[in-house]
Order: sequence, then C-alpha cells, then structure tokens
Amino acid sequence: MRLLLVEDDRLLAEGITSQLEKAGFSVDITHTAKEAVILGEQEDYKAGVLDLGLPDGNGLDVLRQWRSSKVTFPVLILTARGDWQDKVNGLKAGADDYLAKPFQTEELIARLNAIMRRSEGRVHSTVKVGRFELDENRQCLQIEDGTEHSLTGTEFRLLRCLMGRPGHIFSKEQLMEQLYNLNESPNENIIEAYIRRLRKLVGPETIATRRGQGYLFNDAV
Amino acid sequence: MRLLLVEDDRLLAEGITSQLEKAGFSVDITHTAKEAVILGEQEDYKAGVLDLGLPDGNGLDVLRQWRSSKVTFPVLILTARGDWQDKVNGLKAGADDYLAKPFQTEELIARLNAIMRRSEGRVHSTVKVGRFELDENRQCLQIEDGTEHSLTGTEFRLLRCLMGRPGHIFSKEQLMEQLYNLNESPNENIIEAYIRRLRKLVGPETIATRRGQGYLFNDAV
DNA sequence: CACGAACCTGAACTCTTTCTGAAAATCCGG
DNA sequence: CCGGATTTTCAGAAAGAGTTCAGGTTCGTG
Repeated sequence: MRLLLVEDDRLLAEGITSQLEKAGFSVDITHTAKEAVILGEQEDYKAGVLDLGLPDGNGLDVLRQWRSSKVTFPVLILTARGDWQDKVNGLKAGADDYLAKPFQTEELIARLNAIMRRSEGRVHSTVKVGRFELDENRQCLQIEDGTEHSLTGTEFRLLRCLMGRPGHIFSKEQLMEQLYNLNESPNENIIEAYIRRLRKLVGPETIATRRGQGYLFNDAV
Repeated sequence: MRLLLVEDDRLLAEGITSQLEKAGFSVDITHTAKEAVILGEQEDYKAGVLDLGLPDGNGLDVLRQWRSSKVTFPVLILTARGDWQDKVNGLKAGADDYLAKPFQTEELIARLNAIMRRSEGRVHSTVKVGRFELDENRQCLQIEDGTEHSLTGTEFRLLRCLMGRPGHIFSKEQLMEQLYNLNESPNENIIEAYIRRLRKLVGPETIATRRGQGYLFNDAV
C-alpha cells in the first residue's frame, strides 16, 4: 500500500512516515513541489498526503497538475488550523479530505484509510474472497472453518494486494512495487518466500502460480 | 493486438506502421478525422495513436467524440514539439499520453505498451472467435463448454496472433517474426510444435493448415 | 504412381523459473 | 544491550517452459 507524503518539514515528515509504516503503509517522502508532481505522475500510489506550504510552490498547484494529468489517487491535504480558505480551495482542486495541523497521527491514518476505501468504492474494512476474510483493522485473516491468524505487516500487505483483485495476475515486479518504496529494493526472491508463507495459511491451491507471469488469488473456493 | 493510427502524412504513417507491426501490433491506418471517428466507434482496438493536425478537422474533436460515445481504449496523441497547449488540451479531452514530433518509434512503442498496461485494469480485454474467447489479462483461453485453460507465454502470443485475424493465413515466417526478435532464431519446426499444442486445446479442425502457405484460425464455429 | 517437400508427432533434452528449508540479518520493545 | 519476532538472503531441488530431433505421414506434382 504505497503512499506519497509531500511535506517540507523534514523532521515532521520522518515522524509521520515512521508511524505510517508501522500501520502497514509503504511511504515515499518528497519535500518539493516539483518532485511531488513527477513522482505522483510516474509512480503508482494508493493515496497522497499533501502539505500546502512548500518552498518551491503552492501545494494546490501540485494537486491541480496531478488532476489534470490523470493522477487519480485520493489526496488528503494538510492545512494550518482554521484556515477555511485553504480547505475550500483544496477540495475544489480535487482533494478528497483535509486535516488541520497539528494533528494526531492516528487520525491521519484513519482518514487515509477512509479516503482509500471510498476511492475503491468499499465501505467495509474487510475483504472477503471465497472462504477467506481479511480484516484490515485487526490485520488478521479469518477462515470459514472458524480459525483466525494474525499476520505480520508484510504478509498482510501482500495478501491484501492479491485478495483485493481475486483472479487477477500480479507480476512479481508489481508486487514488489506495492510492498516496497523507491529506497528499498530487496531480492525478488522475497516475494516467493512470502507467497510460500501465505500458502501455509490459505492452502497451496488458493494462491496459484502462473509461470513467467505472476501470482493470483483464486476466487473459486 | 489491434491499433488505430490516425495520421494524415501517408509516408510517415506507413513508416510507423511497418515498425509497429514488427513489434507485434496489427495496425489500421486512416488519414481523415471523419473515418477515424467511425472506425474508433465500430472496431475493437486496443489503443489509438492520434495526430492532431488532420486535413478535415481537429484531432482533439475526434478524441472528444470518441470519449463521448464510450470509446474507452487508451489514446496517445502526437503533438508538434513543445506545443504545451496541445498537450494540456489533449489530456483534458481524454488522452492517456502524448508524444512530441519528431520521435523515435521505439519510444512510441514503449509508451503504447505503457498506456495499454495501465488501461488493462479497467477494461476487460478479450478476443472472441466462434466458441473461443482469449482473455488477454489473464492469458487464458475460455471455451464455450465452460472449460478454461491457462496458456504459456509462447502459446498465448501465437494464439493471439491467429485469433486476432480469424480466417487470415499467417505464413510460418510471419509467425516466427511475431514470436521472436532478430537475435533469437530457433528452428522453424518450433511453429509446428506449438501449433500442435494449441490444436490439442482447440481441436484439430479449428486451426487449419494451408500447405506451403501457412496456418489460419477457422472463423466458422 | 513415385518422389520430394512440407507437415505432424512424441519424446528427449536444455534452460529458466519457482519452490523450499534453513540460516543470517534486522528491527523493536523492554 | 538482550531476546524474540520479523524480514531478507541463500543455495540446492523440483517443476515447467522452450526447443530440438528423428521418424512417420500427407500432399502435390511431374
């Protein structure tokens, strides 16, 4: 679940990032408007967090440029407390939500989850495929036979990706992009390793291999 | 993999086409806006390349008309170098990417592949001939009796080629060109070997041999 | 009708990709 | 700084895809 955080205060950015990563996101940080525009257009994020005050330009311009170039992921803007104007302009420019500084990271996470769910057209925070149900709040997998398994961060992100689109083939490269940000680039064998662990939970048939193409979550029970 | 190329410079159009065909696309050319609108609406293309300067109308109007009549395939527009305005208007009108003239055909191919990949998630792209349906996302073949077979990379590329133009005879040399690049040049018997594998799936009658000419996918059920 | 060319067929071979189990490295709370 | 949980790497085994081969069959032509 990749996010882009645009925030010029480096210390604050680091703080937010470390908490977001604990919550299971993979975060790219940028401090400038220019880089933000490029990253947003080129990388495949699931959401963006945008501070409006940037050294080299207005955050709203970043947002407008994204929207005019078909960047569709949901964006949450950070505004100074009580700055009504910024909020209205932001929503006009295509933002999906806003949050006044200062804020609790918990609230940021909650709101991010909300706009991401909304953008996917879902309401429930659980993904159900066949006899499996993935609980996004508790980060655990329930199986129809009553058993329940809690997942580690990486296990969860990978499984959510696969279960989010049952029957669709994800290449190893795509999965790498979803799990890791630009800085991290572990051995591609890591995907195989995690696929193996997930199979121990869901059974070997449930996650199928398409040799040379990738992996898919079987939607047939 | 059918494309529509809208370009009024006939010489340029021919040149681009021959290279695109080498890259495995099957290209229809048109030189007028009027014909472009009709073809785009009636035929089932996987992508379009649209030059903005046309003798009988503006390319952007073609694009707008397509989009308003539910033509969803991704479109790449060709603009004059540095014409910022065209680019922005194009993206607003529903283009998926743009390329400034003059360009390298390699770049055109790379961008086409990119926008097609991006649009894959949204559009369910399948080729249907008789009682067979080839799913290009999942790289598998569905038959009317309900069975489904996943294909290996080479099987898929060969079958897509044949099914992309049912009834048309492809020579072994042409098929070789579709499946392999200049560096690879395996024994020509490889085509026979794969044809045999495909026949085991679709039945011996469905892929006919024209001795001395090539193979074709039978249009009639 | 006989002959060669083109095509078919099944199996064997090679090479790449994936699986697997375990060990090493890293992270994190106490 | 320690110990457990988690992540990452590694290397050999297994499986699968791609390719070749050798011999058989069919077809068209002279």
